[in-house]
Amino acid sequence: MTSVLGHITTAEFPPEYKKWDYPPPDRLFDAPVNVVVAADKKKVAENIEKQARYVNALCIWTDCDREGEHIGYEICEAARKGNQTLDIKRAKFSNIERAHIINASKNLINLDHKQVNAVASRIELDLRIGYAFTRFLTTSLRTLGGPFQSLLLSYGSCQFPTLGFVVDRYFRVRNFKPEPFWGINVSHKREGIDVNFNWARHRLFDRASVIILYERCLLAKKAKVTKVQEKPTKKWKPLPLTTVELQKMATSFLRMTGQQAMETAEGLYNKGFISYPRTETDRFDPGMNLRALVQKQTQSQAWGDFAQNLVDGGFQQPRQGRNDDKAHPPIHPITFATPSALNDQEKKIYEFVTRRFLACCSEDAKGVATDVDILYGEESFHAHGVVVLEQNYLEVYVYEKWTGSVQLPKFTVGEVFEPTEALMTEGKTAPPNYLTEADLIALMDANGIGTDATMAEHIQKIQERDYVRTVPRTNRASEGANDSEGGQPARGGRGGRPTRGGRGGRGGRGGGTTANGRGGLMEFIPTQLGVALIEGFDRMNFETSLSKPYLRKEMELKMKAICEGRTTKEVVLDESIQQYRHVFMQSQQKLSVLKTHASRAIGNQHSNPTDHPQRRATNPPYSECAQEEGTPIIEESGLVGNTGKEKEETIGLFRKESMPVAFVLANIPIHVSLTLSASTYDSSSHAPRPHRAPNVLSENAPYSTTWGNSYGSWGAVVMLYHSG
DNA sequence: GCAAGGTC
Repeated sequence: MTSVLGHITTAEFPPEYKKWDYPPPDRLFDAPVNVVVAADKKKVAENIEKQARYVNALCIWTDCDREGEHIGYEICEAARKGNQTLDIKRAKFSNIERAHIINASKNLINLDHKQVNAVASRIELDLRIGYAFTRFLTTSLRTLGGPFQSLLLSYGSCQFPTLGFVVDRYFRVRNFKPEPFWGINVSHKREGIDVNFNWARHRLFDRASVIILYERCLLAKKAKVTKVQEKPTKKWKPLPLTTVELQKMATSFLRMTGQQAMETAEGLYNKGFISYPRTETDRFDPGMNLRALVQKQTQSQAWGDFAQNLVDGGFQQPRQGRNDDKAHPPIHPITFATPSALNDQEKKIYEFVTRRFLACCSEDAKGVATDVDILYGEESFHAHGVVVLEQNYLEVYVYEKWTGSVQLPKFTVGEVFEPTEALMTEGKTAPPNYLTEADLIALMDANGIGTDATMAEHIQKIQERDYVRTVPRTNRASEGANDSEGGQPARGGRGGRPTRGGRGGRGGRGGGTTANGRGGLMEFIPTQLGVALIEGFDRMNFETSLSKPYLRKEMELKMKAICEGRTTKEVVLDESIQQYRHVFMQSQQKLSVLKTHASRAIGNQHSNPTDHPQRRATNPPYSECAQEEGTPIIEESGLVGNTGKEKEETIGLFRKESMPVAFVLANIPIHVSLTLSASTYDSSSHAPRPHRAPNVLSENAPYSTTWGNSYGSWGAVVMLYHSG
């Protein structure tokens, strides 16, 4: 038994392609690519080769994912060098429970060459495209002089879309035009409790209409209770922990960067305290003995009692997420770590991993929700209250709170009362926030940019290249780009409609996990250089955008097609190289466009980009909806989700009754039928919460329409509102 | 000096 450490080989160009200026970068699209043992893996390869001489069979136990399959192939090749007649098999396993391993040993299979070929294609494409565009960018902009003389301008299939996300959000914030709206807020004091009734119409963008409706309310004087409903409700415990989720939580709550979180987690893994930290799996194998792991935590000062309670009968099997990478279990504590054995960062990550794990093994929080509807004149209003009865998992999972726990006083159906107060309120729509690292990771995840192990690296990379910077989140209210709900009543837990822009942090939604008000939260802002690169590329290449996640997604789909035997490595390489070469030629021809944008960045390289109000008038950003004609009806649009991953995001909030039928986001039309219902997405439970918006249009309205986006995957919840 | 992926 011996081992490797990741890939053994690496792909590289022959030495005659070493220089940056000659042969010209476009030659890298058809230059030979040599696969050689990586410089730091020579000993690993030699070891395999040598060991192979003494045996007649080899069994490969690498991760059972695509990359693991390729590494398995690399091992094969190294071993065959030493022993051509070796009988090579592969074990298929997804955890290291005794029975599972024994079963895998008894059922050895062959390497899957389709998966190997899929990865080989990725490796070759990344190499060719990355080198070609990096050299092209760096050398051709060098002639601009100034800082460009010494800048390294890299292009990568992951780093550029990552930069694209940051730039996109930046302009969505900058170009946001606040719009005033008006509403009616009814409140009533009873049993010492101030009850807020939210207007069923939420808000209208026409002041005169609101005045009329408001006056009708006042004229009616009395409100009538039309519905009172009390029902049990719960807040779901979190899903088992994945790498992406770990990074999102660490960057939001532990004041760490994704990179730091991963390094720390890896340290804990190497010391044997936590399981492997790079996993996409959010479901535990039913065969795993989780109780034993809980038992180990009973000795903790901080959460030992909670763990003991689970051991004493409170234990519940964790929820089963939808993702399984078939290579690793969700991240969980392996053994108890005394706090004194850990440094500060390790303590934070270990505590988080453990609390998350214990939360997964406990029960959902439980409460009672009360809904009261009233009719005031002809207008409907709604009050919602929640009383938390059992905290359960929330006792140990301190990163979440179930707020919005407002107790409503007693109301009876049919009763009539005169509201204490009815006010007409005014506010204006607010821009989204700049991206946080958690938002960025969520976007990368949803769009398939990078892997669990590399996302943080890509984010680091675009900072190293000075394409983006991070700045502490400030309250932008003072800029006047504010805000806000104006006099709108505070929303209860349920009404969490994302009225405030794509609001990546999900702050304020679903109650409780808000990042608001905490110091130290960093936001990503592009530098002038970053903006120039994205702008330049977007303007040079019309049909294929390098700044959007589309191309990476396409590569992902092609890899999948190879794995499923629908195409071959040769076909994919051929197609893709041709496609990229075309984009490359186009970029060469339109170099002047890029140069114009880049030269703007010279001089004030280190200040924030200034306004580019006309940006992409003809080429809307990846996640933004553009109306074909007429005035924009999109008030705000949020992130793009991915139905396959149980991610529903609101991508548009409409406020006109008549909608144009076609929206164009990019080049792939996707046919969807819009259901006219709304839902809020509860980020903590990952559960879509169906929610009929009060004055949503008829559910059967014929709004089947054509949407396009740049990914090929998406999941949208569209909300439609009357404008009155 | 360049990519992205694996790993320590």
